[in-house]
Amino acid sequence: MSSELHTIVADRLRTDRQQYTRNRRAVIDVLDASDRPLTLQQILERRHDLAQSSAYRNLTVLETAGVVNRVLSSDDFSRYELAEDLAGHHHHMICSTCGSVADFTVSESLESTLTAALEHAAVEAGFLTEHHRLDLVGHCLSCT
Amino acid sequence: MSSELHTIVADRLRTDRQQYTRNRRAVIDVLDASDRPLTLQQILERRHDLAQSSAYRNLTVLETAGVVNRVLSSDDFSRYELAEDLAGHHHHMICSTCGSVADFTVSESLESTLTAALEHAAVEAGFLTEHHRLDLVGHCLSCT
DNA sequence: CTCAGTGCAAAGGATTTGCATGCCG
DNA sequence: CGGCATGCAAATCCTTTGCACTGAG
Repeated sequence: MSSELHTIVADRLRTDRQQYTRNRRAVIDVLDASDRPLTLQQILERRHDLAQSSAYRNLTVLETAGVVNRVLSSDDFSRYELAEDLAGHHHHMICSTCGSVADFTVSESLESTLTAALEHAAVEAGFLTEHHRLDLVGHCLSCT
Repeated sequence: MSSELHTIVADRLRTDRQQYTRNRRAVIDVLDASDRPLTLQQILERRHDLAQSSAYRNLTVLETAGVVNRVLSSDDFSRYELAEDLAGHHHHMICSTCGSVADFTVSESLESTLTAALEHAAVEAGFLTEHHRLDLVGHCLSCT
Protein backbone atom coordinates (compact mmCIF):
# COMPACT_ATOMS: atom_id res chain seq x y z
CA MET A 1 0.00 0.00 0.00
CA SER A 2 2.55 2.51 1.19
CA SER A 3 5.22 1.19 -1.14
CA GLU A 4 2.71 1.49 -3.94
CA LEU A 5 2.33 5.14 -3.05
CA HIS A 6 6.05 5.67 -3.36
CA THR A 7 6.06 3.95 -6.74
CA ILE A 8 3.37 6.27 -8.03
CA VAL A 9 5.13 9.32 -6.67
CA ALA A 10 8.42 8.22 -8.20
CA ASP A 11 6.70 7.71 -11.56
CA ARG A 12 5.11 11.14 -11.57
CA LEU A 13 8.33 12.80 -10.57
CA ARG A 14 10.18 10.97 -13.31
CA THR A 15 7.63 12.23 -15.81
CA ASP A 16 8.61 15.72 -14.68
CA ARG A 17 12.30 14.80 -14.93
CA GLN A 18 12.58 15.09 -11.20
CA GLN A 19 14.20 12.69 -8.79
CA TYR A 20 12.59 11.07 -5.78
CA THR A 21 15.14 12.11 -3.18
CA ARG A 22 15.34 11.27 0.49
CA ASN A 23 13.88 14.63 1.48
CA ARG A 24 11.00 14.35 -0.93
CA ARG A 25 10.22 10.89 0.31
CA ALA A 26 10.27 12.21 3.88
CA VAL A 27 7.71 14.87 2.96
CA ILE A 28 5.46 12.32 1.31
CA ASP A 29 5.73 10.03 4.34
CA VAL A 30 4.73 12.81 6.69
CA LEU A 31 1.74 13.81 4.58
CA ASP A 32 0.69 10.21 4.13
CA ALA A 33 0.72 9.64 7.88
CA SER A 34 -1.55 12.61 8.58
CA ASP A 35 -5.33 12.64 8.58
CA ARG A 36 -5.36 16.30 7.66
CA PRO A 37 -3.42 18.91 5.68
CA LEU A 38 -0.27 20.16 7.40
CA THR A 39 1.44 23.52 7.52
CA LEU A 40 5.12 23.79 6.72
CA GLN A 41 5.83 24.20 10.41
CA GLN A 42 3.97 21.01 11.22
CA ILE A 43 5.92 19.14 8.58
CA LEU A 44 9.22 20.40 9.96
CA GLU A 45 8.20 19.46 13.51
CA ARG A 46 7.72 15.88 12.37
CA ARG A 47 11.05 15.74 10.56
CA HIS A 48 13.68 17.89 12.19
CA ASP A 49 16.27 17.04 9.58
CA LEU A 50 14.40 18.97 6.88
CA ALA A 51 15.51 22.48 6.04
CA GLN A 52 12.77 25.03 5.67
CA SER A 53 13.75 26.27 2.22
CA SER A 54 14.23 22.78 0.85
CA ALA A 55 10.88 21.72 2.23
CA TYR A 56 9.20 24.62 0.46
CA ARG A 57 11.06 23.84 -2.74
CA ASN A 58 10.21 20.17 -2.56
CA LEU A 59 6.56 20.86 -1.89
CA THR A 60 6.51 23.01 -5.00
CA VAL A 61 8.13 20.25 -7.03
CA LEU A 62 5.70 17.69 -5.64
CA GLU A 63 2.76 19.95 -6.33
CA THR A 64 3.89 20.49 -9.91
CA ALA A 65 4.25 16.74 -10.35
CA GLY A 66 0.64 16.38 -9.18
CA VAL A 67 1.24 14.37 -6.01
CA VAL A 68 0.66 17.15 -3.47
CA ASN A 69 -2.05 19.78 -3.12
CA ARG A 70 -1.77 23.13 -1.44
CA VAL A 71 -4.75 24.00 0.75
CA LEU A 72 -5.60 27.52 1.88
CA SER A 73 -7.34 28.06 5.19
CA SER A 74 -8.35 31.13 7.14
CA ASP A 75 -4.98 31.90 8.65
CA ASP A 76 -1.69 32.95 7.02
CA PHE A 77 -0.37 29.43 6.55
CA SER A 78 -0.53 27.26 3.47
CA ARG A 79 -1.27 23.63 4.21
CA TYR A 80 -0.24 20.62 2.19
CA GLU A 81 -1.80 17.21 1.62
CA LEU A 82 -1.42 14.30 -0.80
CA ALA A 83 -3.18 14.84 -4.11
CA GLU A 84 -6.78 13.68 -4.15
CA ASP A 85 -6.20 10.77 -6.52
CA LEU A 86 -3.66 9.42 -4.03
CA ALA A 87 -5.47 10.13 -0.77
CA GLY A 88 -9.04 9.80 -2.04
CA HIS A 89 -11.55 12.57 -2.74
CA HIS A 90 -12.55 14.31 0.47
CA HIS A 91 -13.54 17.65 1.95
CA HIS A 92 -12.36 19.98 4.67
CA MET A 93 -13.78 21.41 7.84
CA ILE A 94 -11.99 24.68 8.29
CA CYS A 95 -11.97 26.35 11.68
CA SER A 96 -12.17 30.09 11.23
CA THR A 97 -10.91 30.64 14.74
CA CYS A 98 -7.68 28.65 14.76
CA GLY A 99 -7.28 27.79 11.07
CA SER A 100 -7.04 24.05 11.61
CA VAL A 101 -8.33 21.81 8.86
CA ALA A 102 -9.90 18.36 9.24
CA ASP A 103 -10.88 15.92 6.49
CA PHE A 104 -14.31 14.40 5.89
CA THR A 105 -16.26 12.74 3.08
CA VAL A 106 -19.85 12.71 1.83
CA SER A 107 -21.80 9.96 0.10
CA GLU A 108 -20.91 8.96 -3.45
CA SER A 109 -24.40 9.67 -4.66
CA LEU A 110 -24.19 13.24 -3.46
CA GLU A 111 -20.77 13.54 -5.07
CA SER A 112 -22.04 12.48 -8.46
CA THR A 113 -25.09 14.74 -8.31
CA LEU A 114 -22.77 17.54 -7.37
CA THR A 115 -20.22 16.82 -10.07
CA ALA A 116 -22.89 16.76 -12.77
CA ALA A 117 -24.45 20.03 -11.65
CA LEU A 118 -21.09 21.75 -11.39
CA GLU A 119 -19.97 20.58 -14.79
CA HIS A 120 -23.14 22.01 -16.25
CA ALA A 121 -22.41 25.42 -14.73
CA ALA A 122 -18.77 25.27 -15.81
CA VAL A 123 -19.54 24.51 -19.44
CA GLU A 124 -21.93 27.44 -19.58
CA ALA A 125 -19.21 29.76 -18.34
CA GLY A 126 -16.53 28.36 -20.63
CA PHE A 127 -14.62 27.21 -17.60
CA LEU A 128 -12.40 24.13 -17.76
CA THR A 129 -12.86 22.27 -14.47
CA GLU A 130 -9.95 20.53 -12.83
CA HIS A 131 -11.78 19.59 -9.65
CA HIS A 132 -14.23 20.95 -7.13
CA ARG A 133 -13.73 21.99 -3.58
CA LEU A 134 -16.45 21.63 -0.99
CA ASP A 135 -15.51 22.87 2.44
CA LEU A 136 -17.26 23.63 5.70
CA VAL A 137 -16.25 26.80 7.46
CA GLY A 138 -17.02 27.19 11.13
CA HIS A 139 -15.54 26.29 14.49
CA CYS A 140 -13.83 23.11 15.53
CA LEU A 141 -14.49 21.27 18.76
CA SER A 142 -11.60 22.88 20.64
CA CYS A 143 -12.56 26.39 19.59
CA THR A 144 -16.26 26.14 20.42
CA MET B 1 -31.89 48.60 -3.63
CA SER B 2 -28.48 50.14 -3.34
CA SER B 3 -29.57 52.59 -0.65
CA GLU B 4 -31.00 49.66 1.23
CA LEU B 5 -27.58 48.04 1.13
CA HIS B 6 -26.02 51.11 2.68
CA THR B 7 -28.63 51.12 5.41
CA ILE B 8 -27.86 47.53 6.31
CA VAL B 9 -24.13 48.17 6.29
CA ALA B 10 -24.55 51.25 8.45
CA ASP B 11 -26.63 49.24 10.92
CA ARG B 12 -24.12 46.45 11.25
CA LEU B 13 -21.27 48.89 11.67
CA ARG B 14 -23.21 50.71 14.35
CA THR B 15 -23.69 47.43 16.18
CA ASP B 16 -19.89 47.18 16.23
CA ARG B 17 -19.62 50.81 17.36
CA GLN B 18 -18.07 51.69 14.05
CA GLN B 19 -18.93 54.56 11.77
CA TYR B 20 -19.91 54.35 8.14
CA THR B 21 -17.30 56.73 6.76
CA ARG B 22 -16.78 57.99 3.23
CA ASN B 23 -13.94 55.53 2.64
CA ARG B 24 -15.90 52.58 3.92
CA ARG B 25 -18.81 53.51 1.75
CA ALA B 26 -16.48 53.75 -1.23
CA VAL B 27 -15.20 50.22 -0.57
CA ILE B 28 -18.76 48.89 -0.31
CA ASP B 29 -19.73 50.65 -3.55
CA VAL B 30 -16.81 49.13 -5.40
CA LEU B 31 -17.56 45.63 -4.14
CA ASP B 32 -21.27 46.02 -4.85
CA ALA B 33 -20.53 47.04 -8.43
CA SER B 34 -18.40 43.97 -9.10
CA ASP B 35 -19.60 40.58 -10.27
CA ARG B 36 -16.64 38.90 -8.60
CA PRO B 37 -14.35 39.22 -5.57
CA LEU B 38 -11.67 41.89 -5.91
CA THR B 39 -8.08 42.12 -4.75
CA LEU B 40 -6.91 45.13 -2.82
CA GLN B 41 -5.12 46.37 -5.93
CA GLN B 42 -8.30 46.12 -7.97
CA ILE B 43 -10.19 48.07 -5.34
CA LEU B 44 -7.56 50.81 -5.31
CA GLU B 45 -7.56 50.99 -9.11
CA ARG B 46 -11.27 51.75 -9.01
CA ARG B 47 -10.92 54.41 -6.34
CA HIS B 48 -7.62 56.23 -6.57
CA ASP B 49 -8.40 58.36 -3.54
CA LEU B 50 -8.16 55.37 -1.19
CA ALA B 51 -4.94 54.81 0.72
CA GLN B 52 -3.68 51.26 0.79
CA SER B 53 -3.39 50.95 4.55
CA SER B 54 -6.78 52.47 5.21
CA ALA B 55 -8.35 50.19 2.65
CA TYR B 56 -6.89 47.16 4.41
CA ARG B 57 -8.01 48.50 7.75
CA ASN B 58 -11.49 49.22 6.53
CA LEU B 59 -11.84 45.82 4.92
CA THR B 60 -10.95 44.30 8.27
CA VAL B 61 -13.55 46.44 10.02
CA LEU B 62 -16.16 45.56 7.40
CA GLU B 63 -15.31 41.88 7.66
CA THR B 64 -15.64 41.96 11.44
CA ALA B 65 -19.00 43.69 11.11
CA GLY B 66 -20.11 40.85 8.83
CA VAL B 67 -20.67 42.81 5.64
CA VAL B 68 -17.56 41.72 3.73
CA ASN B 69 -15.96 38.31 3.17
CA ARG B 70 -12.34 37.58 2.45
CA VAL B 71 -11.83 35.00 -0.29
CA LEU B 72 -8.61 33.07 -0.83
CA SER B 73 -7.64 31.99 -4.33
CA SER B 74 -4.60 30.26 -5.78
CA ASP B 75 -2.33 33.29 -5.95
CA ASP B 76 -0.88 35.44 -3.18
CA PHE B 77 -3.72 37.96 -3.10
CA SER B 78 -6.68 38.06 -0.79
CA ARG B 79 -9.92 38.97 -2.51
CA TYR B 80 -12.93 40.68 -0.99
CA GLU B 81 -16.65 40.51 -1.69
CA LEU B 82 -19.89 41.52 -0.01
CA ALA B 83 -21.06 39.04 2.63
CA GLU B 84 -23.27 36.29 1.27
CA ASP B 85 -26.41 37.46 3.01
CA LEU B 86 -26.00 40.77 1.19
CA ALA B 87 -24.92 39.54 -2.23
CA GLY B 88 -26.75 36.21 -2.18
CA HIS B 89 -25.33 32.73 -1.72
CA HIS B 90 -23.06 31.81 -4.61
CA HIS B 91 -19.94 29.90 -5.56
CA HIS B 92 -16.63 30.60 -7.20
CA MET B 93 -14.80 29.43 -10.27
CA ILE B 94 -11.15 29.81 -9.40
CA CYS B 95 -8.56 29.88 -12.17
CA SER B 96 -5.45 28.10 -10.97
CA THR B 97 -3.42 29.75 -13.70
CA CYS B 98 -4.14 33.44 -13.13
CA GLY B 99 -5.97 33.33 -9.80
CA SER B 100 -9.04 35.18 -11.04
CA VAL B 101 -12.34 34.34 -9.40
CA ALA B 102 -15.81 34.41 -11.00
CA ASP B 103 -19.17 33.94 -9.30
CA PHE B 104 -21.83 31.36 -10.17
CA THR B 105 -24.84 29.69 -8.55
CA VAL B 106 -26.45 26.25 -8.55
CA SER B 107 -30.09 25.25 -8.14
CA GLU B 108 -31.80 25.69 -4.80
CA SER B 109 -32.72 22.03 -4.63
CA LEU B 110 -29.08 21.03 -4.91
CA GLU B 111 -28.22 23.61 -2.28
CA SER B 112 -30.67 22.19 0.23
CA THR B 113 -29.60 18.60 -0.41
CA LEU B 114 -26.04 19.74 0.08
CA THR B 115 -26.74 21.70 3.22
CA ALA B 116 -28.53 18.79 4.85
CA ALA B 117 -25.76 16.32 4.01
CA LEU B 118 -23.05 18.66 5.21
CA GLU B 119 -24.80 19.38 8.46
CA HIS B 120 -25.03 15.67 9.10
CA ALA B 121 -21.28 15.28 8.65
CA ALA B 122 -20.57 18.34 10.78
CA VAL B 123 -22.65 17.17 13.72
CA GLU B 124 -20.86 13.84 13.70
CA ALA B 125 -17.52 15.59 13.92
CA GLY B 126 -18.62 18.04 16.59
CA PHE B 127 -18.05 20.86 14.16
CA LEU B 128 -20.11 24.03 14.39
CA THR B 129 -20.87 25.08 10.82
CA GLU B 130 -20.95 28.73 9.88
CA HIS B 131 -21.37 28.19 6.16
CA HIS B 132 -20.15 26.00 3.34
CA ARG B 133 -17.91 26.79 0.44
CA LEU B 134 -18.30 25.08 -2.91
CA ASP B 135 -15.78 26.14 -5.51
CA LEU B 136 -14.62 24.99 -8.90
CA VAL B 137 -10.91 24.98 -9.53
CA GLY B 138 -9.64 24.93 -13.09
CA HIS B 139 -8.85 27.29 -15.91
CA CYS B 140 -10.80 30.34 -17.02
CA LEU B 141 -11.59 31.17 -20.61
CA SER B 142 -8.62 33.49 -21.08
CA CYS B 143 -6.15 30.99 -19.62
CA THR B 144 -7.29 27.98 -21.65
C1' DC C 1 -12.11 69.49 22.63
C1' DT C 2 -12.15 64.44 21.84
C1' DC C 3 -11.45 60.55 19.55
C1' DA C 4 -11.99 57.58 15.70
C1' DG C 5 -10.40 57.51 10.95
C1' DT C 6 -6.70 58.51 7.72
C1' DG C 7 -2.27 58.34 5.16
C1' DC C 8 2.57 57.90 5.02
C1' DA C 9 6.38 55.25 5.98
C1' DA C 10 8.36 51.49 8.23
C1' DA C 11 7.92 46.86 10.14
C1' DG C 12 6.23 41.92 10.04
C1' DG C 13 6.27 37.47 8.46
C1' DA C 14 5.33 33.53 5.32
C1' DT C 15 7.48 32.25 1.26
C1' DT C 16 11.07 32.57 -2.34
C1' DT C 17 15.63 33.06 -4.13
C1' DG C 18 21.06 33.43 -4.56
C1' DC C 19 24.91 31.02 -3.97
C1' DA C 20 28.34 27.81 -2.33
C1' DT C 21 28.56 23.00 -1.12
C1' DG C 22 27.47 18.07 -1.29
C1' DC C 23 25.91 14.03 -3.36
C1' DC C 24 23.81 10.77 -6.68
C1' DG C 25 24.35 8.78 -11.11
C1' DC D 1 33.21 14.46 -13.39
C1' DG D 2 28.36 16.96 -14.13
C1' DG D 3 24.29 18.53 -12.67
C1' DC D 4 20.62 18.56 -9.55
C1' DA D 5 19.39 18.86 -4.55
C1' DT D 6 20.45 21.04 -0.29
C1' DG D 7 20.87 24.54 3.41
C1' DC D 8 22.03 28.88 5.00
C1' DA D 9 21.17 33.61 4.70
C1' DA D 10 19.26 37.37 2.39
C1' DA D 11 15.57 39.19 -0.39
C1' DT D 12 10.55 39.54 -1.70
C1' DC D 13 6.16 41.20 -1.27
C1' DC D 14 1.44 41.13 0.65
C1' DT D 15 -0.24 42.77 4.75
C1' DT D 16 -0.02 45.00 9.26
C1' DT D 17 1.38 48.53 12.40
C1' DG D 18 3.32 53.14 14.49
C1' DC D 19 2.53 57.63 14.60
C1' DA D 20 1.23 62.26 13.66
C1' DC D 21 -2.60 64.65 11.59
C1' DT D 22 -7.39 65.67 10.33
C1' DG D 23 -12.18 66.10 10.62
C1' DA D 24 -16.81 65.03 12.44
C1' DG D 25 -19.78 65.57 16.52
